[in-house]
Amino acid sequence: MKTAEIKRRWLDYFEKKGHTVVPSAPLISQDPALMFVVAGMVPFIPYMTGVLPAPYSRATSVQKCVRTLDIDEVGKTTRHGTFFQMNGNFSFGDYFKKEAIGFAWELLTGTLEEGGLGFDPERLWVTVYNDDDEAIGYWLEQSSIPLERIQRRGMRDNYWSTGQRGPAGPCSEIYYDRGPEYGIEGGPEADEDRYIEIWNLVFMQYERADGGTKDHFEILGDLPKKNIDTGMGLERVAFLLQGVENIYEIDQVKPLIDLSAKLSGKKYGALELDDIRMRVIADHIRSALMLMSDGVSPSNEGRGYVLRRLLRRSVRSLRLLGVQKPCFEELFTTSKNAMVEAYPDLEENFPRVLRAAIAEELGFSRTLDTGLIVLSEAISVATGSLSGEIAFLLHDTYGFPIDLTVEIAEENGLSVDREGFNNLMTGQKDRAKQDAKSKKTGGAGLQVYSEFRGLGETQFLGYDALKTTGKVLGMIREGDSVPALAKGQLGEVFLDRTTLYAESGGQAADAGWIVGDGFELEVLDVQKPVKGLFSHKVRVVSGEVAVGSDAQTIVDADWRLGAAQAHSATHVIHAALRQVLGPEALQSGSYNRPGYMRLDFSWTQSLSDETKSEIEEVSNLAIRADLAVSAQYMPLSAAREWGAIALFGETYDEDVRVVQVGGPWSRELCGGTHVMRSSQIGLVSVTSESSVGSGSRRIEALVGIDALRALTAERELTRRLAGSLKAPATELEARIADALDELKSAQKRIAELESAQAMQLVPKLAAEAAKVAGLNVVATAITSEVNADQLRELTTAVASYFGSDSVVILGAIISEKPLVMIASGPSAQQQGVRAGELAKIAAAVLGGGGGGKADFAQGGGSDSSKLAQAIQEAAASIK
RNA sequence: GGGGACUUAGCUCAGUUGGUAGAGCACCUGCUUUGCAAGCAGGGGGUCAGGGGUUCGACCCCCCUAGUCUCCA
Repeated sequence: MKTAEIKRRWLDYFEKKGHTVVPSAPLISQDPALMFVVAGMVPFIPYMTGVLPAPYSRATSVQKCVRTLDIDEVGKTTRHGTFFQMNGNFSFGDYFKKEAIGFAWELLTGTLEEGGLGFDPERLWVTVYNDDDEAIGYWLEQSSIPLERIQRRGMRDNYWSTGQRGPAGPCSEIYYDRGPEYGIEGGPEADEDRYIEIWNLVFMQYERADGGTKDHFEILGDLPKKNIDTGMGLERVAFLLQGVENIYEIDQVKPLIDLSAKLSGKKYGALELDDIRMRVIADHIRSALMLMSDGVSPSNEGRGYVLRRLLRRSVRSLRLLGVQKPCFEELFTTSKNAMVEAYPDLEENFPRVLRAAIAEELGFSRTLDTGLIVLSEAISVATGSLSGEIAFLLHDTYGFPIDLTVEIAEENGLSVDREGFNNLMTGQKDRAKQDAKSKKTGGAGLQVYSEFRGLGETQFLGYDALKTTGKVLGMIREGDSVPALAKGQLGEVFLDRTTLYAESGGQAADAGWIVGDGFELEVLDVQKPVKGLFSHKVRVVSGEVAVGSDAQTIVDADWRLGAAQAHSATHVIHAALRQVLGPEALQSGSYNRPGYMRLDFSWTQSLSDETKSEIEEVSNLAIRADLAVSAQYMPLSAAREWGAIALFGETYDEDVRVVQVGGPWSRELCGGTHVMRSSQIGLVSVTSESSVGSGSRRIEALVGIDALRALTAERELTRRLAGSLKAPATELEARIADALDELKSAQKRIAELESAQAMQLVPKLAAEAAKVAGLNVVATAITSEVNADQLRELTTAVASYFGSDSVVILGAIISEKPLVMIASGPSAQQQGVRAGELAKIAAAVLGGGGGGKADFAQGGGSDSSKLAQAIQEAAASIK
């Protein structure tokens, strides 16, 4: 049975049982503590913990997941994948243990004609938590599983929790027996390779406390509402139903193994080590494809780094298989074709994904090339083995994988100190962990908001009005709920309705006031700590505000105009970027406040000055065209059909707000405040374009009056320059170039003249030579104006005047400091006269230091009055 | 978020205990020669990423900043 068919049967079955079918959320997790969706229930967590009310009482999904914790097991076992799909059915305070068990049994063992999965009931086993006799009772009552095939297991295996205070409960797992050829008898307790876990039913009914360990923690009491959370690994079920040996051989993955075999010329199934490599490639390429399609791009931190590691491990495995040529294009195309039936979106995103994948493959092959140079250098000097330090340096600094180092070292008859490498590696990990620990800030503060969340969503009226009157529903001061705030105090205020925009979608919070009978509050910030709940951070300017008061929210109109201009400008720049660069230039983050905006977008190269100007031009033409800006609500699916840009990593409600500038020219999902027509933006001026890591660029611009002021400042600068150069602004460039040319040739001419002048001294100085030990020794201080270069030239010139048997010691005072240059000819050096030593003697007298080589040296100090003495002493040492 | 490395002529890169910044290619001029990376001679081209410090003196040592690469979280 094809994987897509299993998915379809799953969703059909639970839909028939009254569940709402929820589409898979993107792999990028909403929870900042999680990088990716790592389990099928992650998108439902807010409903399970009660932070948000569940919009349905029963739901089912097939959720994409990425988990890289066991990345080293990939390819080696039957069931570890970095990407997997989790089938789940969920109950929020609706059905519980009995029905969950009944559903699971019916779907698993139902015949194909009935819409079931057709598992042989004789081969299924079940585990339950130690004392969960209730679950055992339901199993015996609703299934044909005999008591002998039900095993009791402890907290570690059969008790679920998040690891901190929150919901918890026992679970019951269903296993499939692959038969005696896969391991020993005795059920899951004995052998988890023979008995494969396919479905986990979690009965969430208790609240647990913080602390404790995985197999021991305190239970605080019952949850107000019991929930069901189950997860069935789609890949595991697929491999069992397709009669293959592991999750890498299912229809969605196997084509990649076949392609790896073809590319490397190796046969799958011939050699275990090669098989593992092919499975690694298959697994990693598929994960990378899914991640990139959901908007992750390779980088050196966070999610992007996990992705990069997957891509690089694929290249590494390919190289180890003996594949040298680039082949991501083929691999990704193959993977996409195998997955597109289940995920039609893949097709649309594929050009962008492929582009990024190929760029990464190219980049990594460059990295490997430089690593190879360092490695071959190290190999050429190594004897017997390569040190752990070298292996670590290659890995850490040059990104050269350790396996490749080992492989290549072995080819050259060298071993590698793996232990030393691992020690350095754990050292690095410890450092990073230490740092993470010291920086960690608890996210426990959210608890206090749930009290206000129960009062319903804050109504936002700020799109149409700047003022409205509402009621104060609650307040927080220093983390605790309070009945009132007094003059001078800081706190958070919750209202039933507001016109003040809360920071979101990149737009900064509004500035404004909240006033009522006898009080005035200044709004410092507005946030939405919990979806739909506006928290106004305020300072009480006068009076006292109490819960229950009527209050008017007032937005600073000037601020709001600036904010609207900046946010609309962001949309305009985004559309201009895509018009100029192409649709791959997709926004990955933004920030805007009155007068300023910045936008991060996916792009690999820096933008040329011409491109920047073009983007600016297109943006300002759009402003000049006085395009209509509109916002309207529509179902998410309709917005998608319209081609509205939804940002990765954002969740949207079923009804979304689409903001357009000039109709289809710019169409984005957005909750921000905007101007009415593009001309109200006034002006945008791009101030910078920079990198925020590889694959991502940032463009910044000033907006409205701030843009004008910046341009005015530049005009003033030009005007002042023109004034001081006494040239019209249009001729500044040529004038400066001319002046620089002139300056340069004049300086050169001066240098030539000075040096010629200095050279005239050569015969005079030569005449002063004294014979010491058969050598021509010139030792004197120059009184005429020279610089260090000229003194040096002069010294060598006098030395070459005499040839081999000369010693020349010349000194001068240059920028108020004494400097001595010494040249010693070849025969003088043979007699033991070394320029470097003479320089040290002279410099010691001058109160400084000196040195050089045997043929030429220099020295200096700070005491100019001793220059003559220094030269004398140096000369006197010649014998 | 925490480490490591790199940044030198238009390009690719040397520069070792701190003492006159170099090579190859490219460019310009001349000669020679007329095709396959032509040869010979000569020449131009550098704020050694930016800023600060140590030193008589810094491409080199120390600190800060920026960009690029890379590992770990």
